[in-house]
Amino acid sequence: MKTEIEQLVRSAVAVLQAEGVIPAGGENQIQVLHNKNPEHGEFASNIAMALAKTAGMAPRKLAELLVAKLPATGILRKTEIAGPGFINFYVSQAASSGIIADILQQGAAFGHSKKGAAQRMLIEFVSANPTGPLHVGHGRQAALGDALAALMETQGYQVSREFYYNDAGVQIENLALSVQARARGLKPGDPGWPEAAYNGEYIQDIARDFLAKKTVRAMDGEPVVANGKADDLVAIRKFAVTYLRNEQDIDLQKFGVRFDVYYLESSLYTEGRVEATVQALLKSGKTYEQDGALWLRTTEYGDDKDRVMRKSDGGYTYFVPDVAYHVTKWERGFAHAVNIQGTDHFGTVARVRAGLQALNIGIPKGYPDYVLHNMVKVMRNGTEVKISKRAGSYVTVRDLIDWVGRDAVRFFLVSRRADSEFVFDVDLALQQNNENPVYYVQYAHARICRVFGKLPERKFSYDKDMGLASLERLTEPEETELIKILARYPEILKQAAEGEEPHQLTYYLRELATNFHGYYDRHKILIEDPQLRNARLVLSEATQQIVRNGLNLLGVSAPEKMFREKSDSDE
RNA sequence: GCGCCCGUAGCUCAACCGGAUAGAGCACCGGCCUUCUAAGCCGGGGGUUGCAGGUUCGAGUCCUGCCGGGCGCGCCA
Repeated sequence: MKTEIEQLVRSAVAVLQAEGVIPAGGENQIQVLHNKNPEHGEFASNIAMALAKTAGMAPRKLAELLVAKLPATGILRKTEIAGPGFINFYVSQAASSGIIADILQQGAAFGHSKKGAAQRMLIEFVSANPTGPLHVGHGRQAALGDALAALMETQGYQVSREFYYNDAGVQIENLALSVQARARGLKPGDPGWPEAAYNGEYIQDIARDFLAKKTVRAMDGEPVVANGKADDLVAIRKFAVTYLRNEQDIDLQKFGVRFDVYYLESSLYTEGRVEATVQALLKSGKTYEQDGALWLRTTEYGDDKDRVMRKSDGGYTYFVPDVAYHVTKWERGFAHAVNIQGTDHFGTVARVRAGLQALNIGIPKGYPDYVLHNMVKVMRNGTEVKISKRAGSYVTVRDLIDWVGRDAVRFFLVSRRADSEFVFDVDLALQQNNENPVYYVQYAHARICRVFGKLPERKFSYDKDMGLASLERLTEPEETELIKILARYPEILKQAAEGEEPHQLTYYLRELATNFHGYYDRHKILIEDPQLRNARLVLSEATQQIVRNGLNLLGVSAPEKMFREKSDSDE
């Protein structure tokens, strides 16, 4: 609806320009926004103020001329000029009713846009190395990435969810050595325990299964049978990696996140992509040798300092496969690429982009896009649960899911802007009341289901057509407000997707739920008057649909029933 | 030290790429169940948007400088 009004303003501006009343230009300043104060109508445009200067006339005067040129339309009840020169738009009843009909008709697809025009985009997230269980930071990435992918899909993009991992580096070697030490009966701190070892308990689990000659398999791979030989480091490595990949798969599955592609770093070497990247960079003329190492002049592309590509010992730094990897994203046809990572990856942003620029193969300057998220602090029983990967005592995704359930974890982890530090309050997530935003929103859905479930008992039937035809009966303030909020859903999707800010959707859902709960409390839906009853049922169904759509995008279930649970204890 | 991000009610956070009177929740105070689930609702107090300047019709939002916090600055990955 907002874009429709924007179109009206646009054409009015065009008319004045064609008539020579105002000079050309300034169309990009056309902007329509929601009003906070309902007295000002639903929407307003500031265009008259923005163009007043170049037009050489007072804003209010210009506003009058613009209003006179607005095309006739059924969606507006009236327009008004107010304040320093705002044009206020009042939406008609018919337009509001149309929204409700659209929601019921389009269902899960309501509010979707085809603007992305099937452009392919890649979102890379989680990308945890198989050296341990997924921690809460990965959980935040999983929740953010999957929600963002779903949001981009609503905008018409064809999204590929990708998981990249290092299956051959130093860290994997440490993992193998750690498991081997455990298999030989050593514990952290014992003489002979490797210095860089992983100390978590899961290492012991892997060693135990390896010695027991168990079989493991990861989702996309062949089964791996352990031979139980503690001296066979190659076998241990393969077993441990597969074991942990399987663990991560299980976590992700529990979390409701699915990836389209798992990309192995090792394949960049075996397919010669790393070497090809080095050659291409050499050819670019932006490299030089110094102190026995090969450097790239990334400073020419905005990096702080030049980066080493090949160390004096002949090995490549991580930087090179990283660039090679992102080249594949581009070459695989992804015009947009988003990486979701922790802020500790900040250092790689400039150098990866610089590396891609140095190749000079047409990759845009800001490619790929990064969403960097801040740390997650976990609070439980009023105290912080410390996160420390090496010590092995960090909170895992599985811990969180076990404690509070998948729905709460997913909703909570996307409920804040990525760049804010997030305090995950386990105690709050466990509450089953209005203090817990997940339950609050879900309850709105369940409540509506409940109303429909009561129909037979009341001997009412739901006449949708009558309801749709009687929407003008919805005149209570709570009803018009609810319709307004529903009408905003498409814009919320657009904003959340384009701004890469899934949290917008959680705030919206909360607002929607709040308004429905208030409405429900003050007005009965199942009343005798058939027209009003059916109109209210139609409104309820539309609300239910939007709540469900929004929750689904976030990977959160929309339960039809919620039972009161007596137990007040856990653990 | 340099670069990026952040600073909004007592607490946790919003604020539609510059809009009209800065909004929610928690906490605090006071109300609402003979009703479609009170797992809910309604009302109230609470702010110099870190500080100081600047840009303009208009600034929490943009610019400059300080103060405070986070992250990054390896021939690590």
